[in-house]
Amino acid sequence: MISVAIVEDDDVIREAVREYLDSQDNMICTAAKPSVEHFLAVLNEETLPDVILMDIGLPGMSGISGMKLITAKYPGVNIIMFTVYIDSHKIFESLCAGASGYLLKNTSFPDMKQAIEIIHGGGSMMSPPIARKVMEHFHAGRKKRVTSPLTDKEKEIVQGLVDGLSYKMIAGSSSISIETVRTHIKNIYKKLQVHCKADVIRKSLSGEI
Amino acid sequence: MISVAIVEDDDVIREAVREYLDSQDNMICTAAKPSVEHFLAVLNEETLPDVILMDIGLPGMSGISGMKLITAKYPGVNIIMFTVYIDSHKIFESLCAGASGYLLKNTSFPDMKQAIEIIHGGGSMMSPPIARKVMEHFHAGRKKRVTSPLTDKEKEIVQGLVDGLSYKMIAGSSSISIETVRTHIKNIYKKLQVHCKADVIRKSLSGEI
DNA sequence: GGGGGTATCCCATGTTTGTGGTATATTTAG
DNA sequence: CTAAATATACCACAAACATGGGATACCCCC
Repeated sequence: MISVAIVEDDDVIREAVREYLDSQDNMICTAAKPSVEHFLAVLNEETLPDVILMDIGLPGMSGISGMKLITAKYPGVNIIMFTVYIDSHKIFESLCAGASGYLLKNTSFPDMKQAIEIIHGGGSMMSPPIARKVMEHFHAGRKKRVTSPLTDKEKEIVQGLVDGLSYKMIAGSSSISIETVRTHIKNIYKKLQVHCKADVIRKSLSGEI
Repeated sequence: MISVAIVEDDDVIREAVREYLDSQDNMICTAAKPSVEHFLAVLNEETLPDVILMDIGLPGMSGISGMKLITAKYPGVNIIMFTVYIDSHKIFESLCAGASGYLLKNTSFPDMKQAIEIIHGGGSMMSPPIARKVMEHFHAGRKKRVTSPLTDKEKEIVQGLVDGLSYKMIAGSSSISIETVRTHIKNIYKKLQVHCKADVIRKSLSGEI
């Protein structure tokens, strides 16, 4: 019997997963909490499950921070990150912080069950797109730079952001209006699927752009 | 229709895999050779398959060397290493040389078929024990920086900034008030002699902190 | 015991950023 | 040629940020 805990803020998903796992004859869901804080409140040596399914995008403490706390206290526990993010940074931060698996939320219930069984058996499981990212991390040698979706002007703006310039300073150094800078940045955010400067800087410095 | 090539010296395994794949209605086995040399002799733009199943322990040129030759000439091809080795060095050498997947020879035919489909679809697939090795590789990569002038709490805040979190989110994930976050950030700026988030993120990612 | 550093919290003010619009000229691709 | 993409520019509003204060409490060291 494999004991499993779920930390997921979406009530519908959490309860659906809980019901599915509980209906399996080799699994039991010992906890289903909407946040890391709620989960930590009931976690101790007695209640420690074999496997923890942890969302990343949680209210309050993030799933990654939560995992760091949990693995620091219980190094042997198996944690599966369970999320919508395919962002390289989040993946590698999770892996470095001790995750044993990384499943996307579009994973089917049977696949999820299989992942739990595999990880409980000492293996590891990643959704294929995640595995691909991990692979590509090793392929560092031959990268195609043609993958950038940004135009030259947009790349120029990004460089300004990376250099720590404000919109006003970018406008000055490119001799365009600050409003134009704002428009470019809106388009950049749309293309990169981000919502703040920090993400652009991180992606740029990590070679994702 | 996915075209697949097999490079495997064991006649029994090679022919069994070839027959199985050919019997699938969405796959065709375009080549089944006992060595890299035999395979290279028939490989060109015309015969290039979508996916190559490559053994590592081959007579003559090893599968890893063969893969390096093939990926150098055809960067887009998907190669799955197919072997008995769980040796870390062989795994990472394969991944670094451009493998898109890594299957153990005890993999069932249906799982192999699924792996080929996943990899052809842009994902990636590793047998669970391999994935575990890869995970552990990241777990080992936790390092500390001794030169940092920042306190642990301040580094925690910096990490939040790098992750693209707002002050509010950092406050939430660290369970402190947003005002405390602001105070910490004021102190961080003073210590690092900077005046905006962007500079902190850049310094952090470039290893200056 | 006092001083320095850390961690916590609050207020106020002005600036910057994020996001939703709209709009025009130019270039590029189909 | 028409449609799409690009580069330019503006408005408005809410949220987030940067910076200046001040305050309490803890701990360590001299």
